Amino acid sequence: MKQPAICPKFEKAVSLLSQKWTALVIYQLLSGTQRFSEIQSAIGISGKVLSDPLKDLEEKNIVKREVIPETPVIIEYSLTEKGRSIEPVIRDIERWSKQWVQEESTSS
Amino acid sequence: MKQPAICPKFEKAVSLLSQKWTALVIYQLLSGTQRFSEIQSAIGISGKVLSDPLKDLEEKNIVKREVIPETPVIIEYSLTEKGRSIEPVIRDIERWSKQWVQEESTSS
DNA sequence: AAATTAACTTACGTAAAGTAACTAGATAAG
DNA sequence: CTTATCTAGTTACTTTACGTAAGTTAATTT
Repeated sequence: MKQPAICPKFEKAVSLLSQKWTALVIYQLLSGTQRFSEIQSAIGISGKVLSDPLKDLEEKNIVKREVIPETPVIIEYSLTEKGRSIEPVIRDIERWSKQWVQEESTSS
Repeated sequence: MKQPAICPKFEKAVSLLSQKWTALVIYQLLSGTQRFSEIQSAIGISGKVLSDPLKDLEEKNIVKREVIPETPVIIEYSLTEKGRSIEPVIRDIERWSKQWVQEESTSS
């Protein structure tokens, strides 16, 4: 029950970005190589919630994972060329959000 | 357990686009005013799956809903100014997908 | 032997997305 | 008058995604 009139490549890209934390992880890595725990505390999510999209992004060759045999072991994540090429998308979202999204008073 | 170091406006924008069909609906409406059933068959989704994001987009003032009292009643959806301002984001995703996403052979 | 640290997993619960069938209100056909 | 048709949804239900908190692994220091 699905005969897409919409370009399947575009659909795939959209479905990537529609994973909850994916865009935020890429955004975070745009400012350079970071460790698991750094990304985690920057975004403010739990281990699993970060490791799921990271695995997916690694598999899609958007993020590179490097093991550094320190003590204890350190893992560094960075964007690949494919990953860095998403930057315009992220920057446009950023620009749009600044112009059109209003901050909500979530004071409780 | 969440102290975001990331701009909340940006987070909101990302969370909008991370709703499954939202980007596709906006993309579709970029080519002009369309009826419910037109969007539906273009994207290839069921009534509910379309009406959920449409309601959300209407509420966020990104999409405008107009009732036309024909027989039977026709509903036309179009982008507001805020909605059209998302175009650069969508176009960048489109561009990126053409360059980096590979078509999958889903032949069964 | 116990504790520490980083990077994950596991087990479990909640929320979002998906499906197919049904409804509403209007008209037209039999 | 009753049944059918059409558009734009809704309902009830199932499946997949997301989230939390606690636990695991491997190396090292106390």
